[in-house]
Amino acid sequence: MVNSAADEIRVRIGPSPTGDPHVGTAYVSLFNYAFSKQQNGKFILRIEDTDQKRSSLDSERAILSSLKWLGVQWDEGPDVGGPYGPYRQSERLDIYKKYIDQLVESGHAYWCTCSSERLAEVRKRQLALKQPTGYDGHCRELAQIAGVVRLKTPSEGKISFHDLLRGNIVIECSEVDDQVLYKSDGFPTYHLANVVDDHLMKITHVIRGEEWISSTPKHILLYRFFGWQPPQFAHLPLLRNADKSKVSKRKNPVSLEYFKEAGYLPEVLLNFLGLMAFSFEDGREIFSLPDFVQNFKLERISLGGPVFDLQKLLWLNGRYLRELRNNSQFTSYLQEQLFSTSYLSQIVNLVKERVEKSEDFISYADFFFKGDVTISAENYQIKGIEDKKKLVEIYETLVEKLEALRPFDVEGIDASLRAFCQEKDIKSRDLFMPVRLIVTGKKASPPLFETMAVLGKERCRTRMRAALQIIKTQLPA
RNA sequence: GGCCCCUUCGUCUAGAGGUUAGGACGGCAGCCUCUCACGUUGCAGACGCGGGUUCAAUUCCCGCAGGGGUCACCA
Repeated sequence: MVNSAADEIRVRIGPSPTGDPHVGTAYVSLFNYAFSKQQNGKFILRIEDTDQKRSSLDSERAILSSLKWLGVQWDEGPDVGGPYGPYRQSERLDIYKKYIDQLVESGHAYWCTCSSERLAEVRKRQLALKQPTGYDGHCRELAQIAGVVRLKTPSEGKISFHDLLRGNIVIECSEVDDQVLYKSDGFPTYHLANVVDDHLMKITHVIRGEEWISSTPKHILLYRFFGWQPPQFAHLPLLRNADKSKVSKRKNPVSLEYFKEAGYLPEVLLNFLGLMAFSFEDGREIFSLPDFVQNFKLERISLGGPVFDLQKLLWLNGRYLRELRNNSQFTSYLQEQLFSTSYLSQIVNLVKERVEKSEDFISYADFFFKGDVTISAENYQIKGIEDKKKLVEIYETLVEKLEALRPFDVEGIDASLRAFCQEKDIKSRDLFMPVRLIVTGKKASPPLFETMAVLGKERCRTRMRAALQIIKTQLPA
């Protein structure tokens, strides 16, 4: 079987480097990877950093490194290059500009100078009148070159596209907003960049999350206006929390770094993700990545949104550890996972002065190695905060603040925690002790910031979430 | 709320007109065992509702209900 270049399968994953590497990215990557590799196609990684404010190189590095850890290797990407680069959208600005100009010239898009205040007002009015919200077309016929560029959606007709998993999907043009394609900072929005890049990079199949279904008509319109052949679409069901909502970090661990830190094997996570929305014909539930690639079939994807159930993941990890690792492999696994020289030396640095004989190390440093360090809820009280709801809210805000911290280092934690005290009008010593108790389970520990930095973001956040759970269940309202 | 997507045990799923509706996680119980865990055996547990189509619907069609997504100068 020889594929000519023309019908080579090409798929892509387009993570946005705006935070921690997400388990959803891994899930979609896995399916894209399997689909392409099975057909000797190419799997492309494209960094979608068109949100200047939120994107960071740090986040990009973390995402690449997590995906590498998982082993879904891409053929083209910002780090490995390829024939259709650059693979970072922020480096393709001149390309998008060219196409935007073309769209404006052909009358399929227009410049819009409406202020955000006016937009908010229009929206408010529409809401009040129970009308569908969307841009009101104020600048549609104006000849100007300033502000943003919007898509000129036809006022009548239907747009339809075929989804490989769901069949035909039809949407009225009147339901499609005059979406912004080009922002006033000179960056494209997702919609424009994704269509232009998919075309230029010769993407044949767009396999992405279900959340994109409702914006696909805009993309179809763009393909039409450019005169391009759209790729095939397949929208995967979204991973869910236990309550069926879209998986989110407030209700679930979602960072790939968490799974790595917590001691899940990459092949287990991949195996588990492969169980989400997919099943082998022979019912097999334990399989390697090559197995998955070989047996993958779009038609076997089930469409109900799968709940990302940690219990089963845990069981699977146990099986791999028990069955697929002999004693010496297990030993070296522990050595690198838990007792690496670098981790150990950071801890030694913090506890050495307290130790009088070697075994003291264990009692001073146990919490660096443990999973759960929760203690009773009173320990998490903050002086002056009597109200339980208030307490919960404070910790929730704090976790979110720490989650956003990247890099998670001593300076950052220090600044972040102190700023937080200011904001919330809490004395630093009144906050630091309960936080210490949350992350270490002990009153006595090495200096808090250093300890947190060594523990790492994922352990800290997990422990804070666990503490929150304890507060919610144990403390009287 | 408008639009769109979805709907089999608590969870992940098999099933593609006729099955005692199967498996896995979790739960419960037995066995194994110095304990726990592992392992093993067994038990409980599902086709959302209402109409059609059909000799026959979990399976096909239509409604309803429920869940989800989306309505940004975020992706």
